[in-house]
Parts: sequence; structure tokens; C-alpha cells
Amino acid sequence: MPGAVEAAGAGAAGSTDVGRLVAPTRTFLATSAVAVAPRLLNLLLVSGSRVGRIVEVEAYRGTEDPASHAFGGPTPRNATMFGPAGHLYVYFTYGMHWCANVVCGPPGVAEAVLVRALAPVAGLEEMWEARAAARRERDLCSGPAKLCQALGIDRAYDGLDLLSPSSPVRLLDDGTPPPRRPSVGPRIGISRAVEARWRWWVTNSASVSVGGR
DNA sequence: CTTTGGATCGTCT
DNA sequence: GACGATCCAAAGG
Repeated sequence: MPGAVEAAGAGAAGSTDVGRLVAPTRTFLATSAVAVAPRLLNLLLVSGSRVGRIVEVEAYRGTEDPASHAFGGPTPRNATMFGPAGHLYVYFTYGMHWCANVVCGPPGVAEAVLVRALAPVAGLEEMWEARAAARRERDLCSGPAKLCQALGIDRAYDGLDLLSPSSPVRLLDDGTPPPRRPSVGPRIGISRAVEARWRWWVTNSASVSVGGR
């Protein structure tokens, strides 16, 4: 863990000053997912010694959003989404993949931000071991299920508090600001509410899930 | 580079 | 019983 923090700093090559690592505030996350999502870009997702920088996200607006798992109300599966902000919502999909979300909004409001891609920062060897199918470094975490595989995130981590120092998975800020003007477009892989442009990504990041851009 | 289809099973109707 | 907030290998340009 101390290794991960140090590596995270060292991995931020290119940035001239690396701030110390701090978690975003719960108050910040307790607002709307659409407002929070683009501001999660460039934060770090840390799992043990494995660290990735968030480069692509999507917002899901709970019970009001036909594409959200929370549309239609609470179920055992989406329970975490209805809880407090800053917790990790992990779901299973396509019979074989796990995906990770940062819960947003006040308790009772099921908003969330799906983390779609990370740029690998530290713990690359472990990521390569966890992702035998990956051929290039940029494919290690270039998709919502790929990043869960790379960081070892599965059902066991559903509901954990990303802001707690004792959590196995944490959300941290190393001082790198979000892009002033991120790229924006429609969400991927959904069949309803396809018109909403609630996907944001770091322009030109090689680790973004599709096309790049 | 792009397109296509198979894998695989929890969840909710 | 149908459908995924996906990934990958294979095949074609």
C-alpha cells in the first residue's frame, strides 16, 4: 500500500508537480452523476498496489434514467446504488464480466458513474497477470470489464467505501485536475436513452475504450 | 484497420 | 425465458 502510493506519484510522469494523495469529499460526490462524472476524470482508482488513472466515465441517473440499473426501483442487485455516495457499485453482466461504478447523490437517490477506462499507472505486472488476453499496455484497462479484471474487482467489493483509507479499493486525487474541456458523447452499449450525451473521456488518451479520440 | 459472432449466466419479467 | 452499462478471436480489406 505504501508502495502503491509512491508508485502512483512516480507514475505521474509528465506532470511537473505531483500533489499528495487525497480522497475527494463525500459532499462533492453526493450531487448529480452528470455533474460529478466529468470531474472524476484524472482521479486515481487504487486497488492494492494496482493504480489506474480514470480516463473515461459514464453517468447513470437512477430511477429517472431508462438505461440505469436503478430504473424501476430498488432490487437486491442495485441496492448499493441507493446507498450513500462514495461507495462502489459492482455488477455482473453478460454472464462473465464485472463492472464498477462510483455511487453519487444523497442516500435514497440511485445515481452512479460507471468507470469505463483507466490509464495504467502502477502495479502493471499484476495487471498483466490478471489480463492474459491483453496484448498492448493500453488494453490493460481500456473497458469497464477490463479494468475490473486488471484491478481484481468483483462481487466481493460491491458496497465498499471508496473514501475510506481501510478499503481495498480507493478513489484518490493526486493533484492532477480534470480536463478543462473533456470529450463528450453518447453512452455505449445501451438500448434505451441512447440520445443522452453522458459519456466523457480524456481527449487523445490511448486507454479510452473505443476509438480513442 | 473494421466487422462479426460466440461465450456465458445472473437478474428480473 | 429473454436480455444484457462486454470482451475477444477470427476473418476480411
